[in-house]
Amino acid sequence: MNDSQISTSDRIIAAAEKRMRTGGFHGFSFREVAADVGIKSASVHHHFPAKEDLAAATAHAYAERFMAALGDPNDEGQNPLALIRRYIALFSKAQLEDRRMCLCGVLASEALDLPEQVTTEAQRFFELNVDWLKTVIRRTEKTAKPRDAEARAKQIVASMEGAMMIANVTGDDCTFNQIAASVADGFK
Amino acid sequence: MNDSQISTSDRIIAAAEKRMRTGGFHGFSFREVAADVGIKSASVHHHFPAKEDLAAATAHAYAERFMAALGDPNDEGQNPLALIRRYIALFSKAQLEDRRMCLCGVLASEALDLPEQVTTEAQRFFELNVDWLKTVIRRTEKTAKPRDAEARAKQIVASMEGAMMIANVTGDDCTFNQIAASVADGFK
DNA sequence: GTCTATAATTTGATAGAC
DNA sequence: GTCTATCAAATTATAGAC
Repeated sequence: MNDSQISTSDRIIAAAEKRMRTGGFHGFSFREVAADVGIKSASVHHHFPAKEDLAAATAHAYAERFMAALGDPNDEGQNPLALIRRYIALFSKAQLEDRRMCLCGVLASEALDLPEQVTTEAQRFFELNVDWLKTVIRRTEKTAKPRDAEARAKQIVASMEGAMMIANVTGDDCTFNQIAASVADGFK
Repeated sequence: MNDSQISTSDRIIAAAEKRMRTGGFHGFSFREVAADVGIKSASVHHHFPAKEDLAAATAHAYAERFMAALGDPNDEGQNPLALIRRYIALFSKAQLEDRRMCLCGVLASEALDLPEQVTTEAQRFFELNVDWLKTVIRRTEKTAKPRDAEARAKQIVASMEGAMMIANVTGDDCTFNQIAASVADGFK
């Protein structure tokens, strides 16, 4: 239950996530992350040889955690509309509790200037998001064409990422909540 | 008509825009911008003393150009639905022609780690966008409450910024076009 | 307005002791 | 696995000549 049970690797990743969600890949350094964890930068290099290794591992862990929180989109015990609300709520939590941008959103914004490994992890986050939503949406509209479900899924992801981006720059929760509500209303 | 008519300041701003739309504020250097323009970094400092001055001026010019391309939202000669389509088309142009992220979108994503001046310019871009769309939307629905027009405006901005973000990381124009089409369909 | 030169700092990364 | 020490390169920024 205490900190000593969390591995150093995981504490490094947690610190890197916080830093990257603030300033992006180019906005943090090994020394800063090391200081956050309470070790030296050489020790960070021991766990993650290069900066791109740390960033890719952090993005991967972020995506895994996100998808785990979403759960199974085919869970028969869950109303598909409740699952859509859960999706929106997960972004709301990331914004209102962490008060930081979506990690893969920041990385996506600077994707053209990122090491390939890192871009790949960010891409995967969006693919997983769209696939999860597509599956849920098809459950709400059995007759819908797959292409329509995909288009709707993509629009939801885009709306939520854009909402976080705007909330991040304005610091205004009200705007975020308005957009989140609009997205949810689309499924009433 | 030739390059010599464009001031050095403007060429520096153009280079900085390209660089920042690729790697963000922390992803470019004075030396890179100077090399793009064909001068030395000390000369860039002559025009823009500090990095934040250059970034803020670049974001400001970007927002001005964007709003100028949108035109007057109250122009009686323009159908409000055509204006909404123009708004979407402007993002499409930024994505499909420039093949780069929206400058103020990247800056918004890393806003928490930006000099105040720069954040302020990015905020202004979003305020101007929402105000322009709000005005146009109220023309399409004379009876609508102001708050509903604002909520719809914010959702459009969020959707388009999110669409650019996803297109930027996936390199996939199809997804961008799908989302843009969905946004446009919301006004048919 | 542009240049050379350079200061001062930070950065990613490595070698090798413990 | 963590540390000290260090490197080579890059970074923002300034001083002063032309």
